[in-house]
Amino acid sequence: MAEFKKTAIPVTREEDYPQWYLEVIKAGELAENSDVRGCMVIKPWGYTIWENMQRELDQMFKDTGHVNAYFPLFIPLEYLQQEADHVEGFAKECAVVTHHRLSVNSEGKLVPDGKLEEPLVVRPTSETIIGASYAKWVNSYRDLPILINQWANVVRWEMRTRLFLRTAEFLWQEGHTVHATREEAMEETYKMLNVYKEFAEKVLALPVIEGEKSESERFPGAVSTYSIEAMMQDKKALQSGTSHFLGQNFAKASKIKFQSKEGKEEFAWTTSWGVSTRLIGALVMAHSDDNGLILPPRIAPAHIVLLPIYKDENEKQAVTKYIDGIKKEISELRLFDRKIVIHVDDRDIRGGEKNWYWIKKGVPLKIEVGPKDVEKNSLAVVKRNDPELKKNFIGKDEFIKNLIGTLSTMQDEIFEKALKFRNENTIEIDNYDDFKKIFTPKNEEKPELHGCFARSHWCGNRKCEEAIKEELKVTVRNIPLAEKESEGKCIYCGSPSRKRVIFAKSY
RNA sequence: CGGGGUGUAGCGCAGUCCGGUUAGCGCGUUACGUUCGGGACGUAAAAGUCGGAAGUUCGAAUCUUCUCACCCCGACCA
Repeated sequence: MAEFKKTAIPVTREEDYPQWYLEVIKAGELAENSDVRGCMVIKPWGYTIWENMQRELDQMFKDTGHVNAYFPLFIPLEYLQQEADHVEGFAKECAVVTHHRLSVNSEGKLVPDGKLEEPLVVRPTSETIIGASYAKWVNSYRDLPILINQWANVVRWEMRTRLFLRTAEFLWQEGHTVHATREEAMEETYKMLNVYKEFAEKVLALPVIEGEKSESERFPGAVSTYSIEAMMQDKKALQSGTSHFLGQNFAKASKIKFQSKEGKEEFAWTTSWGVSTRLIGALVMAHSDDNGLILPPRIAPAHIVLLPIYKDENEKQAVTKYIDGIKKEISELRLFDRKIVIHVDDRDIRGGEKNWYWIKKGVPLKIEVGPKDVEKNSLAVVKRNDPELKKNFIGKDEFIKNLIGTLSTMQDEIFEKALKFRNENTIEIDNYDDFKKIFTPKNEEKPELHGCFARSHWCGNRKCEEAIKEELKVTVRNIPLAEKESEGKCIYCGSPSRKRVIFAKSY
């Protein structure tokens, strides 16, 4: 039996990481570019991953007392105007609707017609439009808190786009809450950051670092921004979720006021928090290998793919009957409250091709079922996260008995592997020369995979951060909440510092 | 918005510098046959306004001018 020499993905991570990322998405049929600049088509396999994320997160939101609602796609220009920093942060990258009709000109071409009195902005985020509603809904302290989430699409007219990581239109959820006190809003901000951490680590098998963003990376208009940061296999950081404490900034802008118990009129305290389809990009870059996607069982569109093998009608009948039995037995099983999803690939294409198709799609368990298996009451099982992709012949009953355990173990293995990678590439650095060295590729022309998460001291001065960014394209990813205070000197200027932060290159 | 590049079949490309029969190649697609427990092979077939417009010419994918779109590198970013 010939060993496979080449990888399923035409480019390896070592050779060209960005290209590898695109090829994995293509091979896994997650998404593709559309004819609309910067906008992607999310294909069924990718969208099912998103649906699975939605289902898990939605439950977590509801378990923490939130409800869903929906607000308009269009925002009146004046709303966006209300918060100065917010304007500054978003004004440059918005799609604007200026007309409300199309007419046919003398050359037979469609042209915009019917100019709007006031242009409408396609939401880049919904603080302002939701704030307008909240202002009406909140009158008394008895109306608080408001804990609402919306699942929506937003548009940010980005200059450079990449599938899932940065697209002009993307899908996300945005939570917007209103509270009577600073403390309560702060608590909400941390609570949701934690929800994201738990979701990322338990469901996506993606280890993340919770922390506060530096001033320069803060959400426009927020008092403080917190993020979860994950390490990709090129050792770059990907901001995977954010939770913002907005103080009273947006409440003042939108006039969200209430009468307190004491009868005083006060501005409310608000938060917002979101994760997007970017998480799919995180999933791809954190776990996949040179043979394509590797999906953690809890998020995979299917847990198992069954490949029937037969040569003639007799064998087909026997194999089909055997498979139907397996499906029936497994239909009772649940992995974290989710039914086990089995896909039977009965397409009339070559076996080898079919094998690789599902490897590239990242299905956790691939099972070949042929006449020999029917005879022996066995199965040929391949675990996707096994680097060797070794075929194991297992008794059918034993397989089914252990199935939930097997999938849970795979989920843990995928997390542990990512965690190990991150730990190995997280380095305490106290010397700027070392810092510079690790973030500088040996080959400038075609940079090899380099860098790390550098745990270094930072004085908190924006100027040091900017200088480092300028020189090395490295930024403060966040200031970890778990990081204990320690005496040290700023990696750049040498001023006293009380805390280590995470420096890294990022997406 | 500054610098560079590319538009030829569904996808990836050759041909363009130096104009010349019916515009090719690989992959994919379709049909048939042989194969089939690790990415098969053979035969045949379908598929192209050469990004668009104007011009030069007996003749333009090829030369000229204009134009559109996209990609890469910067600045900006979930």
